[in-house]
Amino acid sequence: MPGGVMTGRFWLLKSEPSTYSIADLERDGHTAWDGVRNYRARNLIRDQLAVDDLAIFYHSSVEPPGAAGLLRIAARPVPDRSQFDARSPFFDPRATRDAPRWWSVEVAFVERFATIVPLGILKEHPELSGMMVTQRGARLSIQPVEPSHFRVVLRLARARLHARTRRIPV
DNA sequence: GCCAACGTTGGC
DNA sequence: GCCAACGTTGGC
Repeated sequence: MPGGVMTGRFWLLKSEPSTYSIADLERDGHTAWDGVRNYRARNLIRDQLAVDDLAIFYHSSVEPPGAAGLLRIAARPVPDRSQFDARSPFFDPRATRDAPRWWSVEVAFVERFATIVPLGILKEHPELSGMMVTQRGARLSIQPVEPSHFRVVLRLARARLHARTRRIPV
């Protein structure tokens, strides 16, 4: 990692860049990761994500899909406010303040990769054959990432940067 | 836009 | 508690 040792656990958070991209997070600095309406992902937010954990910001439903940058978990999880907002597309009439169903977490910008590391590239690497995002049908929007997989993705992000830089005529 | 793989809902 | 029907995700 830039300027430090990697500690804590690693994650991958998916977002459609047409909704919210790594460029948006770079501009905003931090944002509430809300609107998650899947129980497994909810459980990870509520029970597993820890402050200062690092995550790959993954762009989905775009060409190409892939790893776009890094973010950091910035705070403890809180009930997702959008579940109580009748005008929100994420409104959930079954949720109450006493028994919230959905949780969100504040995340902070860490890094925007110089170039996206496309899913197709991730799938080419044997070291990533066990990574959840490279599996067929892996729809979970918040995924745990093995430290070794995390490092390989970082290495690929740097390698792509260098490959590009080398092509620039002097 | 297609459609396979997933998730959720709701009748029974 | 099963499972068919429906809805969604997301790569292609």
